[in-house]
Amino acid sequence: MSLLAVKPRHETRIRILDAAEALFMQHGFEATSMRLLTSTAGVNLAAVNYHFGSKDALIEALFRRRLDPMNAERVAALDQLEREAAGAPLAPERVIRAFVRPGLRMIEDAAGGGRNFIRLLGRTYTEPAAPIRALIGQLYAPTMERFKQAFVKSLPELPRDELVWRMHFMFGTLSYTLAATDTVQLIAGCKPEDRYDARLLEDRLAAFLTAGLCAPLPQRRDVKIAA
Amino acid sequence: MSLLAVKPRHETRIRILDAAEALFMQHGFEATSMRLLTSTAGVNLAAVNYHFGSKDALIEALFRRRLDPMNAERVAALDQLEREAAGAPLAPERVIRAFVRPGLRMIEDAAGGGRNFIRLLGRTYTEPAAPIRALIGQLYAPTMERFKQAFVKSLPELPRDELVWRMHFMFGTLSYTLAATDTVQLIAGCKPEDRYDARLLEDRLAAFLTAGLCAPLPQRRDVKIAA
DNA sequence: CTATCATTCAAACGTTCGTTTGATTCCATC
DNA sequence: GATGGAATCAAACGAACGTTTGAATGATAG
Repeated sequence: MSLLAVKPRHETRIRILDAAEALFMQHGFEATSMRLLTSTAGVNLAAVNYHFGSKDALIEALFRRRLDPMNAERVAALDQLEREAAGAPLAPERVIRAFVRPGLRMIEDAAGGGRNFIRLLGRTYTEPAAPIRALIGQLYAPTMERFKQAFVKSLPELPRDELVWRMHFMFGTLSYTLAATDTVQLIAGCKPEDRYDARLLEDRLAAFLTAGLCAPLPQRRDVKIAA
Repeated sequence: MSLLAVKPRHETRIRILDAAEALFMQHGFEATSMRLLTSTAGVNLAAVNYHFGSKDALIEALFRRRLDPMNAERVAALDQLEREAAGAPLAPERVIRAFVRPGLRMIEDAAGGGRNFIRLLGRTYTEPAAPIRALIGQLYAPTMERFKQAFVKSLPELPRDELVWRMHFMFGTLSYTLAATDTVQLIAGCKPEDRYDARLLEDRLAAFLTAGLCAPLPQRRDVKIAA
């Protein structure tokens, strides 16, 4: 049968991708050697080059595997919201949740590699390597444009450049929250068990981000903090 | 003279630190080789190991050089605010600005390495390498505790764990904003010239963060985004 | 059974890494 | 001018890197 013939053909690929997610998350791209990666995945050293071509191509495949469905989910949620609203403006918080939720939901997927990936992704926005950032940007661009339009509709009175900055801030907050797994402890000893309860976290993020997005326009610089 | 004798002794150290800031920012720690680093600094290959001991020790020295004064500035601004207030509660925005301003001001220091450092720092909060994160956490801990106390006084009605999370979000927003130099363009074509006008940026950040910090407590999860 | 093709494997490729070495240069002090 | 310790230098160290190679393996189709 051709099914059985195809399946083991992709088995090795998946083992590599899963191991790469975990190791890249833990050590970063450069610090993860092919030898550690392939031995962790239980495959031959040459397997990565055979199946993906190079280490860089593996990284690209890794992001595409998770990012495309996640952004599709975001856009689908937004489409659904707008369909239900039937032309009426959406509350900003609902748009925010449509963007935040697919990312946070992946964190609950501890068994699958979703949790690993989402933390890796959060790290990658500030990745020094230019080609990786470019890839991420390219994969995100359409989704960003879509949500920007949605926010413009939800907050027609907000100046466009202010919206862009606030989206930037929101994106940053989410990225950092997903990536900085242990920095919460820096600020205070909080119970680690609810640290990544996605529902609680979504509520907290949504409250914070909605308030920030809808904040009054910034005052021009006359706030003194010290003499 | 002993002054002239000491000065050239540290000249090479400074050249190395400055070059390291620029290169680590551009390529990351691992991707910056000692050979590129020393040749950029115009010093001998062995100079780093001679003056700092190792590449890791250089990284630590690099962070200490900038981070200690910056956090001291933050705490000093906060002290000054509280002194002026004489016991009266501080407006949250002023506390936020006391924390944000020293970081943003460094961005205006394009001639010195401040701009390089601050972007490097933003990246480092999500650095995979554990010892580097540990170092940063250690250097930040006292400042964080200090500002936490200040926020508790400013917002006595905000539950403690909620405050911790919101500080986490705020810290993330700032870090990401400082680090992600080119991601703003991802969201929209904004004029690059005002992208890092520190005053404009502080006003925007202060408005966003203050609203987020003072947001109403999160609703418990009954917000529907899609069917 | 044989031919075929994708896949796996051990081994080695050349390169680059961070670090070390031992001689050399520099300069304040005696 | 001679001395001594700090600083610099060219050169080499062993180790680890990503990648390539060519033979061995396994299942499929004729």
